[in-house]
Amino acid sequence: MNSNTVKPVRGRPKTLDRDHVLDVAMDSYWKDNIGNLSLNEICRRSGVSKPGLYREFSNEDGLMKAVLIRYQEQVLEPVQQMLNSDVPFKEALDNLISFATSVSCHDESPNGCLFIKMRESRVHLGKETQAQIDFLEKQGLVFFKKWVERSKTKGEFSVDMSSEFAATYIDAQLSNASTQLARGVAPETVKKILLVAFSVLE
Amino acid sequence: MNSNTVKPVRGRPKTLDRDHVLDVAMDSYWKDNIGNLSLNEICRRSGVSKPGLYREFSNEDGLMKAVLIRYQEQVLEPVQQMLNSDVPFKEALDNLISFATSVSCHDESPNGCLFIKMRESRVHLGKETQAQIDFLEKQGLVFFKKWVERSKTKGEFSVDMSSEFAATYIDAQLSNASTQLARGVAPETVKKILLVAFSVLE
DNA sequence: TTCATTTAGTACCACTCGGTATTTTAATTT
DNA sequence: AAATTAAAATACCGAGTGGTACTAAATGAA
Repeated sequence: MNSNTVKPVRGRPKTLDRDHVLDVAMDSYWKDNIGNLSLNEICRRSGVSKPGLYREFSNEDGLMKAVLIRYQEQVLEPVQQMLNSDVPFKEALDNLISFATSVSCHDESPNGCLFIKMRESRVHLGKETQAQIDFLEKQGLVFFKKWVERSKTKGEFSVDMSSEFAATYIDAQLSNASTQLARGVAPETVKKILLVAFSVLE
Repeated sequence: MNSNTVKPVRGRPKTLDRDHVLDVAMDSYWKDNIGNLSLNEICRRSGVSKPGLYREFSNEDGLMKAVLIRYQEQVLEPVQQMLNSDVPFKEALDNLISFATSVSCHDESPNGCLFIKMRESRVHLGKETQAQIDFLEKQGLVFFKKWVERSKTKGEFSVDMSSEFAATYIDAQLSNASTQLARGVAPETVKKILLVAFSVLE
């Protein structure tokens, strides 16, 4: 999946590595708070000139949207696939907890889910990014809902609760976990909280 | 509690209204995201010159700390007093939910708890403010813990859960509620989530 | 009146921000 | 070789940031 679509046309050959810039930007937005990270800093970290970055992503909004799409593909999609598989409900729930509380190893800085972080600062982001956030949110809720519905038919989810609300509740608790991790709360603590919060679903 | 401590000494009489500035600043930090609100804007909104503000609060850090202290006195303290009273556990829990999900009426902009908002952006704030946040956090957890302990001796809290962890769990769920409200989630939804999350405590 | 004291506010500082006009450079086509 | 095309980067733009010299003004004390 090389994003430098094969197009050896005419002029000066392109040296800007789109994937590399996206990697750096994703990592940066992830670790630092989105609102406190400038384009200048991303240029500095990725070794790209500012006009180069603007040529590739139009503006800050475009970069953020691209980062968000990349995050969806690389991080969120595997989880959604897991939910789509035929793993028993309780096991899938455990997987979800493991995923949510697994700190991305490298570095000491705080973490959590980039999507949720961006969703929290939604108001201050560009329109394209906002639209992408809204899309991902809706999509995520649909995944959760379908998962719960399937689990109900399989008899693995028997609590008296609408699938719609169950999805909202799961989303809320995962968001909470992300926020706490970002704040620096110990992953084991977050895990225990999630376990208790999800115990109402069994 | 007039903060203009009676000191009619010598020089030019002070016209700066500390309480008014704090009111404006608290409101501003509360509604807008803290990180996106400048000192200049606060000066503009409160009708105070910048040097005037610096004379009163030293710097941005000092202002934020002062705002946080004011927020504790005006908003948090009443809740803590309620927890210290002899209200039955379940009733106190309901009060807590009502408090957490009551949007502060005026205006359409997002809300939530200012303390929790500041705690989430803790890393990017000044040292004084950070210290105040840490103090309030610790204090809050102690309140929750004592409340649970008292409820245990009264036989109103019988779940097998350490008071320490219960306090952490309650704090986490309230934080979650605040974050969701700030994001724009409907208060009724947030309330329902809190009800479910707290149902494990009964 | 004169002087010390304290506050008020204008006008500035260096710096960073998102974004761009402009020119240079490296390739292909004619 | 010359013309064309596209990407490179320097150097800039106006606006906004946190913070501060500095001067004017208002009071009580001498």
